[in-house]
Amino acid sequence: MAFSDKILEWYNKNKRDLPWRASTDPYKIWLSEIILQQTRVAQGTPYYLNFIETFPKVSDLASAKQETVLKLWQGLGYYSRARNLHAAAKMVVDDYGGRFPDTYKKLITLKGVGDYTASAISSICFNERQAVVDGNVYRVLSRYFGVEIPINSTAGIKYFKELALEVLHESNVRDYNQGIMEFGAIQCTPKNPNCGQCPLKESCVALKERKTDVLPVKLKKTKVKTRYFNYLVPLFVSGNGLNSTLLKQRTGKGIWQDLWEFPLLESESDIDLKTVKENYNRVLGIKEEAMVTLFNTEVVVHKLSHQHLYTKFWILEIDAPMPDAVPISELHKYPVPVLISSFMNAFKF
DNA sequence: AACACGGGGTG
DNA sequence: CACCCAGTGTT
Repeated sequence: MAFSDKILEWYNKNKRDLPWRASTDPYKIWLSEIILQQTRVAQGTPYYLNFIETFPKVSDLASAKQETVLKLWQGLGYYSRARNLHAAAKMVVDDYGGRFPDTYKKLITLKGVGDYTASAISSICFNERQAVVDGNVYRVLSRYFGVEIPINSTAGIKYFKELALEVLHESNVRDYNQGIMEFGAIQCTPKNPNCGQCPLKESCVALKERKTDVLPVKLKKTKVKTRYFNYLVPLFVSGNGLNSTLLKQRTGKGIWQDLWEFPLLESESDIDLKTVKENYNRVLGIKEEAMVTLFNTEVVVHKLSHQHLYTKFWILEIDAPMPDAVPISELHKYPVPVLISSFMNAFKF
């Protein structure tokens, strides 16, 4: 039996019952694919359910405020996905009359839809002959065929795309594509693959040559940068108990674009109370004096893929009203990074 | 061709 | 701690 038939047979027996598998509605498949980019099924599933419930149709998503979309996305990371998701929904409504594109060629014109996602949607929804190559597929193919070209090199990307197309199932592309990804996720796992009960064990090169632990080959990634964040958390206390604080939206490039955070004083190294006192008037844009205290006794280390953020939260009690302050009762409406959200919980905001 | 972009799970 | 996850867009 051919490789693709083995995969298909395995899939029919072992596939998980996932929410988006119940349909071939391109809106639902697209949404699930964007959410699952670089994201585990377990982490993405609750987000998928929330999005579908909040935006049953692509037009609902298109007409939403970006703030609403980002808030629903909060905690999932890679926030450009949320911005592109929103932009793509508008493209579907404005450029395609509200009907989702039905070919790879058209799908890949959508913001946030690259080669993988266009292949996934076109094959799963329309059974178009396109090969998906995600992290799972790289692993399965590199092991089964014993390919040692680095998967994240230009040559590797080209090679695996062509290989994936060569071994694609003859007729059932829809299930085969989901099958090879599911196979990688459940059977041919990164660590401790279940080779003992693998339907491909007779012909797997990596198993035969004891290379499952070195395949796929991946070029090492870049170094992690350390940054020092000092959040200045103003507390405008008024007599009637209607307390407020200040949030700013991150603009430009870099992490957490368009999300909100407390006024930030970033430094080259760890700073102390003295330095905070010298800078808070400038950072907050106020003239009043503040009583400053450090909230976290231990520096909070927030780890991103490329950055370690050493963070201190400074509480600034200010005995004056502030016009554009945010009432504490409305803090929960703003999309914020997990680092900020965690602090808000710890501080009992 | 390399890099930036989050957060969480796993061994 | 290192690696990985249903990748894409920018430089």
